[in-house]
Amino acid sequence: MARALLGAIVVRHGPGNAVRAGRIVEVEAYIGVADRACHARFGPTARNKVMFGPPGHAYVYRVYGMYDCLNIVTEPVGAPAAVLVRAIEPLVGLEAMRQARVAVAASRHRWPPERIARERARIAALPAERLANGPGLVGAVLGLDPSWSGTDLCDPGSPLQLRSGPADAPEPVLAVGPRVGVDYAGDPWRRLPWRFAIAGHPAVSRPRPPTSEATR
DNA sequence: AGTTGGATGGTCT
DNA sequence: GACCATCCAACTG
Repeated sequence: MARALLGAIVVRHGPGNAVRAGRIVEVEAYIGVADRACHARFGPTARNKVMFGPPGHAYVYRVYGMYDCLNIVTEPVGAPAAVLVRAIEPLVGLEAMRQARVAVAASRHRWPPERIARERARIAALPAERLANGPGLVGAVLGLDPSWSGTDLCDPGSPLQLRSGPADAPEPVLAVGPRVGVDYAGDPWRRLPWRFAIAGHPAVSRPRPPTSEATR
């Protein structure tokens, strides 16, 4: 499922008539209570319960007290698994995305007005491929927080939707590597090559995973 | 190019 | 009370 989700489109409707959309270019797979890197390893809790629910829903959690990360639940009820969206290529609503980045920075830090102004200028100068090239940044540009957990991504009326990419899109060459930031999980979990990206895409986060010859 | 430390608070033991 | 699916600035060389 992680491989299949590369190239899919995330669409955010609102607030108001605003629309933001991006193409998924990097993901990681987390599956089951046995996966020592997966939040489901504790069994169902208040935070992770939607992972145990039906597929096609969002699981959004906050890390380090600051960043909200978007996951897509992928397995049937009772089988906890999700794909972390690590990076998107912004396609629509870039100005709203920049604004959302500033709003997140201003709300998470205790910063004076001049520091916020400096951050606004820094974000305004970023190229599009640097707006959401990391999991915390994906949540920021889409204006998500943990209250979005449980959102049905397949409901056409939902403010957050997942859509197929263009049917005629070429099969991408993949870059594959171990998941980021899960050394605590121990072997073999921290080594498993469950991070997938579109090879060479400028919006892929650092460190860049090694390119694999295989396609999907 | 690569490394280090600070920000910041929910979550789980 | 320790840990954490992160990000960035500031440093080293």
